[in-house]
Amino acid sequence: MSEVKITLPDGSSRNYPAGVTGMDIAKSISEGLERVALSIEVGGEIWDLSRPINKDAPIRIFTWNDKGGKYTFWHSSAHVFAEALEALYPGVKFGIGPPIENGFYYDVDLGDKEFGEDDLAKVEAKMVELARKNSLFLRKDVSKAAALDFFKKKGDPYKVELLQDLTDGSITFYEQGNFTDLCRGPHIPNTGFIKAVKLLNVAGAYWRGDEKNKMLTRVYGITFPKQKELEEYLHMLEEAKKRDHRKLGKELELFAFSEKVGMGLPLWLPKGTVLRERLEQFMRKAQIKAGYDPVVTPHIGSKALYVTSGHYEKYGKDSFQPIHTPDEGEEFLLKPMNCPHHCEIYKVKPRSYKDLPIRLAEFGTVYRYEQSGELHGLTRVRGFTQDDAHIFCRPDQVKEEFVKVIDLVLHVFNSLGFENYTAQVSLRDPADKKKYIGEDALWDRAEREIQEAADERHLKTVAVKGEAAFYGPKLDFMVKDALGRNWQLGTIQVDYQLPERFELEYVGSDNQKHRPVMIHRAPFGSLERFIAVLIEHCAGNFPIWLSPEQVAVLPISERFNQYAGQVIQELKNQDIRGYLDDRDEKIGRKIRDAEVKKVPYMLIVGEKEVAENRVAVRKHGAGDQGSVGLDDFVKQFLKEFSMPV
RNA sequence: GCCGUUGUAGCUCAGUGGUAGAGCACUUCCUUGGUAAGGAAGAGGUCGUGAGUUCAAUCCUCAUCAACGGCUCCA
Repeated sequence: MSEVKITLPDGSSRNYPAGVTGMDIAKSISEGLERVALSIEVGGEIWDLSRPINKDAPIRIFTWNDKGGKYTFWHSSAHVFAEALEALYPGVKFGIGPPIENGFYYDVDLGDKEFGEDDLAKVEAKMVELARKNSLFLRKDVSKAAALDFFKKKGDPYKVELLQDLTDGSITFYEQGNFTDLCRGPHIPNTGFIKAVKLLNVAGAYWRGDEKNKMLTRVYGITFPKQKELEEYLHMLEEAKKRDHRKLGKELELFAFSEKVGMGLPLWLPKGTVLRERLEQFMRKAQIKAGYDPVVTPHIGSKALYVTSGHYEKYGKDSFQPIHTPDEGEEFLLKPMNCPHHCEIYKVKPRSYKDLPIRLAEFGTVYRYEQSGELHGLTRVRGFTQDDAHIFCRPDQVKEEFVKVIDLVLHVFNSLGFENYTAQVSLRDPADKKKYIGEDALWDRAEREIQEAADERHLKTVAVKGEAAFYGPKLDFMVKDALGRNWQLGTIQVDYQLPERFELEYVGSDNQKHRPVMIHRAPFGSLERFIAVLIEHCAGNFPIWLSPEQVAVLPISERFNQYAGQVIQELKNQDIRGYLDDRDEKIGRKIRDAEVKKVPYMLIVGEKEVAENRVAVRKHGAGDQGSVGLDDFVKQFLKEFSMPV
């Protein structure tokens, strides 16, 4: 009998009889592993533990502690969900049901049946009941004809459609209990592993992600091998909600929305404005240092400007509609981006190759008519301010300039403690080129330059097709919010198209006219979105140089209000932001209120402090720090908490 | 824009087919208190908006607006 050589993750290898299964291997390693094994990675593919292995391969056994194990677990859970749903609502049609980062979903067509939150509990109960049966997941190879026949008979048009695209010979079914699904696998050994089930919510989702298709019902759920883990997960979700920037924005009085002003149009309250202006100052300084020239351009521009840029053709009908004037036929658009304005600044005079690069920076407020359902707190709004800049440079300067921008973005992220970002290279969708303008050769060049620049700074990048802007590829810096949703913050884009459309030129050393290249870039992305993600990251406990209120001065009683007034005045003289709480309340109360407002420092003043010109320092979340002279406090504070450079 | 859920005081939320309630916040008074809520009184709501059913609607029906969870989109 032949043998196969199995290499374990630690590099050691063992021989097993051909046809050995993952379960056999797990058992041979330890009984404990056999009990918790969920799936096995064989030569880079994830398999069922029951599938025979017939050739030499490196393997890795997945348990609940591995991402791969969780995916298998949740994939199988999606099947149990489908089984439960079919048991309760016969005739339901199924779309797809994949595992996701946290749990799984299944797209289903329930016909005319309305499926709401009430139904979730019923299905959950049924899932638990079915899981307890310990049904095995059975893999079956089927011919395409047989598979089509099965789903046609069952009346499941979505599966039939999916099957059309599959090649005969590669099709497998999985069966557990009374449910059979078209599925590539893999699955956990049996349903018994699933002990805790929570169906989280119901949503609509277009079949195959296409707006023109029918909308199916998508049910999101998550399962665990232990009830306790489910409880911990739900608790974690609750905690994450406490950091939601919309909740904290209201509680800390940073920003607000008004139905009367209009949806997606944030109102910045005094405290939020301090935060925002601090960030602006920080960026202005960094940009001056990096050789940018600040400019200011108007909030509207004539329609012709956007016709030239190509934005009108692409977004015109889906935008805020043109502003008309008393003059017949005169139309202006609310500025949806700053680039065309900056192009016109470039054009105010002839440019020499010696002038380049020219870096024009503007905190430009723009307005975009986002679809109503897409608005989301401060992360997706209809009026927002970009920390925008456009670099006009020679083709030979593109990479160097791009790398400098990467450095600026990383400086910003480091200064604000964003460590977990993803650098995403956003490319064209090669299958849908009509969505983009410009020649292939220029696109290829731009895409190559971006990748090279990212490599030069050793960024770990993820390339995603179809995410490019319509005029060029991008390097996007993605950061997650409290609930794990990804948002694009910083973005850098190489653009050969707009210089073409605006006929931008410079005179080269050869005395000939040449076309510059444009780099669009915004390290924050937008102040609104950046602040939203910042709030969620620090849970409202901002870096002190950003805090709207850095210090609260709290007199023990009214008798010390005068001294407290002197203290707050001295702080203000030194550009330290703070407030005096001279309410007729006990000190415990004033402290509690300052703690709830997340004020980083509290200075408590009473009899002892007045006598010696001192302050009793209390730190947010850390309690009493003892007393120091006011001057020393100020000196130390300024030293420690000034704006990073 | 699409699917689902929600909308009651400044905030968090109860509640009922017979024109509304709590806690916190707010105002006034008492209290002058040393490191996370002192006490009392008071004021505050067209029950998102519009229509319909009803003797009567905050509650039932429909429409509409907004928010929330997704889908699609994101210059």
